[in-house]
Amino acid sequence: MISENPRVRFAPSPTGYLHVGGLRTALYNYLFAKKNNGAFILRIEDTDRTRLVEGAVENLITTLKWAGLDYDEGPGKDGGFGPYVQSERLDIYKKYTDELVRQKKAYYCFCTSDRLKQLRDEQQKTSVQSKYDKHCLHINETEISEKLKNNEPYVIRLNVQPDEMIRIDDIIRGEVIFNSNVVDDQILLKSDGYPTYHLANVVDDHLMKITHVIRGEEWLSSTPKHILLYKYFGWEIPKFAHLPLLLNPDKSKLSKRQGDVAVEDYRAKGYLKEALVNFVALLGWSAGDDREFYYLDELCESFSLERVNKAGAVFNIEKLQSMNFAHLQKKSDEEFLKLLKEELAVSSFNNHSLNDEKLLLIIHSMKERINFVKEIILNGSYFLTRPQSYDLEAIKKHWTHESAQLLQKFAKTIHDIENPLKEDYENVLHKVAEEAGVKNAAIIHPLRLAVSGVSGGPGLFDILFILGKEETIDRINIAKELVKV
RNA sequence: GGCGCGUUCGUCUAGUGGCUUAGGACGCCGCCCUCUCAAGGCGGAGACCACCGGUUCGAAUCCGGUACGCGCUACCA
Repeated sequence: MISENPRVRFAPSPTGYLHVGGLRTALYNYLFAKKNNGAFILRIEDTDRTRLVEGAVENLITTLKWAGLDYDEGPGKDGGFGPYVQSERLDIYKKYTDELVRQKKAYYCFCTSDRLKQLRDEQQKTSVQSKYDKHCLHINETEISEKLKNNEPYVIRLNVQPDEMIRIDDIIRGEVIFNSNVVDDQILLKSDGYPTYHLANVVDDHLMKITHVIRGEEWLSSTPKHILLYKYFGWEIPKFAHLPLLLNPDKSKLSKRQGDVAVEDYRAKGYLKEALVNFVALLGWSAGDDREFYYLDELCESFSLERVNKAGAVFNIEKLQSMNFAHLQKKSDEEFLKLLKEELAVSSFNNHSLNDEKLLLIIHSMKERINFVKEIILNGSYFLTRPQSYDLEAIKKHWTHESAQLLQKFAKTIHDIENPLKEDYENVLHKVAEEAGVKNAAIIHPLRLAVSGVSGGPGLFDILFILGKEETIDRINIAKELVKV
């Protein structure tokens, strides 16, 4: 248990959509906050103006909200540490870089990108660590003022002191040590006046009183820069926890090229938020037992950073799918009905006339045969409309020269029963079979084909009852004409 | 190339020196159930714990090295 109330943040950059890796990072931050009575903060890191995507922030927020990860502080929800959007904090970054420059911990750099590129190329050739050569560190004050007066573009760089051991005490990885000689004089303030991630994240984390920085492993290598910044500013260093990466099947960092990475893609495909959250929580974390089924509030209870794995985890869709199935089966009738209605509304059956009672019967019959709610509509379209075609394989397998006659007989018998129940269909079928001297299956299979057009699905008598007597008879009559051996 | 991180069934993982002939889940295979498809039940295949060496009476577990993988190495985050 963390004694003080921790403050953590999820700090995405609004470049389009919420990445599933981002969802996992957000989730772990959220879980850690909830578990330890802390605050979960959303901060928008929009300091790269070239990668800005319109509407991305709104999208990020709605997606986070959809997943159930409500933030305690962030855009539109001030907790006294705002603004929570970095582009609205430019004066703050300027103020702190100025201070660093005054203390000689940072310096003006007027190098052109051409020179920088040349430098890098040369270093690459001599297979030496590529680093800025502090060329501008020694420009004197008057020269700087003059260049500034002439509006020469400049950046501010971190003045890294050599031969220093920088120690990171990572909650997940333990102690990680870097030599400051391998740390580049990182650009802190870009020539457009915007800060780089490295400066902005340190300044904001400090100002927003962030106690634990929980982020992806890709940041581990640049953490020494951040530690140096904290030291140069004289600030307290937060605790770090670098999460293992989410991987493609080929073990590279999860990317768009090898499948869907946007949370909204999975949402659109019909994955339940409960399933996605549960699945993603288990990619890199386990409570130490065999339990795998969790709801968000249960994750909040069990989560701890200490039990997060070190190695990356492949994003395995098959497991996600089974997770979706598991969560789907746990849904109550009301929830399921709501989900089905939403799917119907956006389907071609949006003008259906089925009442809740009927829909619930369909749900009960289809539930355990689907991984997604929309599959009720896809695989059970015969509940909503007459078969548009009859499966050829099924005809070959189940339709004989006497099928039409048997179905005819079934139709006639059921016709005389008023409001038949499921049992009535069953009894009638047994009776007809017995009288004709055939097995039940000799009627069941062709009948299924006649009313549904396919050979698989819920129990036949469930289907018939849901369809109702008139519709059943009509479909038999149609099939009799259309289906030929 | 440099620096850093990682390495248990195909995949996600349990395992923190003896309880382990390495446990669970997904996927795969088989059987049962059965009007079909599922679901469910039962069972099976699947990991020389990356490799080599050391510490120890004893190592997947501790230490060292090697290999491989990944990440970072931008006026991107």
